[in-house]
Amino acid sequence: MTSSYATTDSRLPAYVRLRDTLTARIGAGDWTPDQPIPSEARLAAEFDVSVGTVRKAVDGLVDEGLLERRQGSGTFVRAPSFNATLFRFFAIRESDGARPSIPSSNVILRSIAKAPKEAADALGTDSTIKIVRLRSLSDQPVLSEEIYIPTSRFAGFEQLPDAAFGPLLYPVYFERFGVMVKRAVDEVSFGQASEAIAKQLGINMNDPLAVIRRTAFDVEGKPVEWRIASGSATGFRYRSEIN
Amino acid sequence: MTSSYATTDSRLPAYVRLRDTLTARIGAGDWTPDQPIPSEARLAAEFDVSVGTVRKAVDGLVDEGLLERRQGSGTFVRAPSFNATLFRFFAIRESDGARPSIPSSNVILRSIAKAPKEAADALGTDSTIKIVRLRSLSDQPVLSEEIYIPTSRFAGFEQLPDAAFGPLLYPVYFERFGVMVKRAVDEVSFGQASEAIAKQLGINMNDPLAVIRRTAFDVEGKPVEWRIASGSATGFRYRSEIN
DNA sequence: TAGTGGTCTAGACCACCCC
DNA sequence: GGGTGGTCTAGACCACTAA
Repeated sequence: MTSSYATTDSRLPAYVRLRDTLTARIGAGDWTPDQPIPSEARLAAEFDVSVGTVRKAVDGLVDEGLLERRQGSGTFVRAPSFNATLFRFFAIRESDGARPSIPSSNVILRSIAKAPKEAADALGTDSTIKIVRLRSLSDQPVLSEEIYIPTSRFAGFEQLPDAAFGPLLYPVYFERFGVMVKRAVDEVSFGQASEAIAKQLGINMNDPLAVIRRTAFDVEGKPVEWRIASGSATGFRYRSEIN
Repeated sequence: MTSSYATTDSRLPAYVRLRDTLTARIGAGDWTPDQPIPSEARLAAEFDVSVGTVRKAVDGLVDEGLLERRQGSGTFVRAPSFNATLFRFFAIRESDGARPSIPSSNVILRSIAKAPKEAADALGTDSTIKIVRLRSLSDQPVLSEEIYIPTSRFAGFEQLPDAAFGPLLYPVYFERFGVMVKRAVDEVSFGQASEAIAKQLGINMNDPLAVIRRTAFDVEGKPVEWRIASGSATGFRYRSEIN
């Protein structure tokens, strides 16, 4: 086969169609992050467009963060890059010297469970696997998380050995289930600690809480995860740049 | 004169030098938002580069939000666009029907004042004008603001007639002082209401507070304003997208 | 209809990386 | 030295806007 333009056929500009086709290939896992994708000249030949048009398509994907150019070496898929840790909402407030503060994760529960309404609305299904985690910085509990992922995309997740989990979940999604998280929407609000959460975080009941609700999406824009995370409002600090 | 390349001369790529030159002209107010800037062909001739190079320079400024293309009409400076209202941190939580909730501003104080350390550090000077505002949504006080702007850029600001102020400050900066805010950094944290702020916002002392600290920058990246704003944490809600 | 940006081409040469 | 992306050119034709 030569091109096999994906779903997106119409009379869109060539660079848009090419961009969509490349997105589909990345999403399908045709290319891995350690090997360069075909060179611009090769892609131009394959899709019968000029190199300039390939550049414009690739430029778009680089802006989106899906691809990465390395002069002299080639263009690569950017796999885990995704620096969206919820820790970014909590300042490192070590009183004494600059310790690196190692993040760690403690998976408390994994089981098949019906998603609560909010999660089901976001995911489009209530057939999910529920994960409860406690996340710490330098052995201090910082975040309590409740996570829901659809069974349709993550069959068998609840049976994975504990050893399969590092501090990050998204690499597991990618390596074990081929699900690449590309985009996430976080919604921050303010609340009070329930007894259970207070206990987990080592604070008092009714203490102020920062609550973050996240919906994560894959390359095709389909929701693949919903979570709600709580941390002490005292440690909350978030920077937002507006242009 | 023909080119008058601004500060940025070296052996940088042509499109970067051109972009910097255009940025300087925009910052200097050479072009106004209601008139198109010179056409791509004209700029190419003036700076002795190809149209493709002009396009790449303009592309960058469009991405930055400084310029706006209108096919068939031309390319325009994007003046006030800047949708960075602090209200975006506070959800409209009207109990009854969808009222439009009109934002309003109440300037309580304007005077020459020595900036507190935090503001002085951000602005690089403690010679400032202090502004205190109370901002409301549908007549409900939502935000209490304390603002510092350097006297060097805003001489005479404290003597402006009250009538000069609408609900927004940045248009005043631009129209009266030629200062265009291009970028701002907001830092959100949680705190407790002092007696004064509680009174302003109609809440109780020690009630939870969302505190936003902002530093705003002009087109050249120089800091032009520092402010601290407080609102009830109960109404706080913020959406953040990560890619 | 004239002028603008939007797309696209087919080259050129340079800077960089790796073998 | 051969291949890659990075910059740049000088055109072409199209889509849109406004006089």
